[in-house]
Amino acid sequence: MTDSPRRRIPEAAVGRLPVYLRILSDLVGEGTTQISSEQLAELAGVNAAKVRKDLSYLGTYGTRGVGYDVQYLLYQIQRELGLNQSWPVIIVGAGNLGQALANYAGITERGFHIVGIVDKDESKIGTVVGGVRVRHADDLQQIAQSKGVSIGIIATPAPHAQEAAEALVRAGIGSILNFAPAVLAVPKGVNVRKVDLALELQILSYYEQCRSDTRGDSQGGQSTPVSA
Amino acid sequence: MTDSPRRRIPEAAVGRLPVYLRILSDLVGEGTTQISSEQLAELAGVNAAKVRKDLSYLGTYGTRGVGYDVQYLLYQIQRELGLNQSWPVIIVGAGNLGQALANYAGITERGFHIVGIVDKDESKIGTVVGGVRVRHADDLQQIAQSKGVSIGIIATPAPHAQEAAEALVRAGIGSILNFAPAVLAVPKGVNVRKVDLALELQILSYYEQCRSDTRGDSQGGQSTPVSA
DNA sequence: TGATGTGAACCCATTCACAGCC
DNA sequence: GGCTGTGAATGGGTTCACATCA
Repeated sequence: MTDSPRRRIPEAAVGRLPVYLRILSDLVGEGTTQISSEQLAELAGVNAAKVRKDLSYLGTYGTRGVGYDVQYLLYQIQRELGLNQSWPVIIVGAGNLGQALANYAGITERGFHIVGIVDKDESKIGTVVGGVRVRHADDLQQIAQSKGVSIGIIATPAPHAQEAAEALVRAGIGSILNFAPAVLAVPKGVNVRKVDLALELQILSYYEQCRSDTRGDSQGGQSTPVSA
Repeated sequence: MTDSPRRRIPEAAVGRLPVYLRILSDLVGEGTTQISSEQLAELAGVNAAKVRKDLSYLGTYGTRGVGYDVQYLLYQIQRELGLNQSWPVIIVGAGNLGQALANYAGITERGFHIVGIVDKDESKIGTVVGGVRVRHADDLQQIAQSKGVSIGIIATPAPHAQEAAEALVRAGIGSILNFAPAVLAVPKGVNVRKVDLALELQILSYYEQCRSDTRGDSQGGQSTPVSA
């Protein structure tokens, strides 16, 4: 969406690099040192040509006739994604979702750490989630600047999402992950990604509906939704 | 991937329909009765041609020279997405994420209801989250069949995701929303969508890195603060 | 020999531009 | 005149096929 003049890697490929990353990380743990595009594709659930094309955007790190060195490739992907650093992240909204994110080990395992959680609800302020004390939304800017935060997560209800986004932008944060089902208006240059959990269910249910329309179900069963 | 039952809507368009749906729903609440593709596009953060093309897949529900009737369009999108029905959903994994999902109002607001949560951890079984009592994973099939569930959510740690997927498939569930950062192997015909929260952060941090690259800030200082 | 890296072909999605209807 | 609906053009991403090189 934002136009980087030097955006080398296509967006679709960027979205797959972390998948390869995770697999390579597992492989290192198992002591595997070499891997072919064919094998990596199998593990990632994509095809080999795509793997090779994706990796070629990083540079020519493979060896023809042999494959890729697992550790070296791992390092190169990490470097490209900026994950040889640890990114401080701040969460806006300490409700169910905000708490779950703060407690989610997968986030810290992959190079991020939650340095702050803010909310406007007085009853939540002072509580500790994921090892971080919830502070008042007014402190957002102070926290962001003192910790050098450049990534913010919006985990508020939809009606407060825009407000949260504006506060994040004011605090100098340039990349926002938005979990609220709302369209955010932000200044140009700010990166926004939206994740809408219920939307994923809605899309899935569409395909489920297509599935049962086709009637080709073998023994699946009677799974028919009840009417509302 | 699968077949073409009939006039199938392109995947990209299906992903935007719920966005329009939500906006139209809000508009109904505000008493708005008519809307143009231009206005809807503005609210959805896309361009007008895309809105018209997307809506044209549903049928010709607009009026030239006028626009779309909000309520009628709302109904048509709901029907196409299968949301005039209520879908029973089962969650595998009662950890932080599973609990957050069960408690997440947005899910029930949009036509889904959680009819079961299962886990293997004895200490979690019997606890109540989101108004549903956590039951043992062994009961999955029984719950799924008695409630007519066709959509399952995997909210387990990555190492248990494949196992969870297999249990869901055995229980006759044909659509899976996977929150575990793992690639699932499932039989043909099973719909799987993956949502990886940490992956979203990794992608975002890549663009954040690009952002500061183009700006020349090596330091994590504040970047383009803009007035709200 | 065997697997990478990559132009070229292909396919899907987006955007354009305008015909058609209100 | 205004706005929808849609063929046509454009662009991005995926797949193919093979030249290339350890």
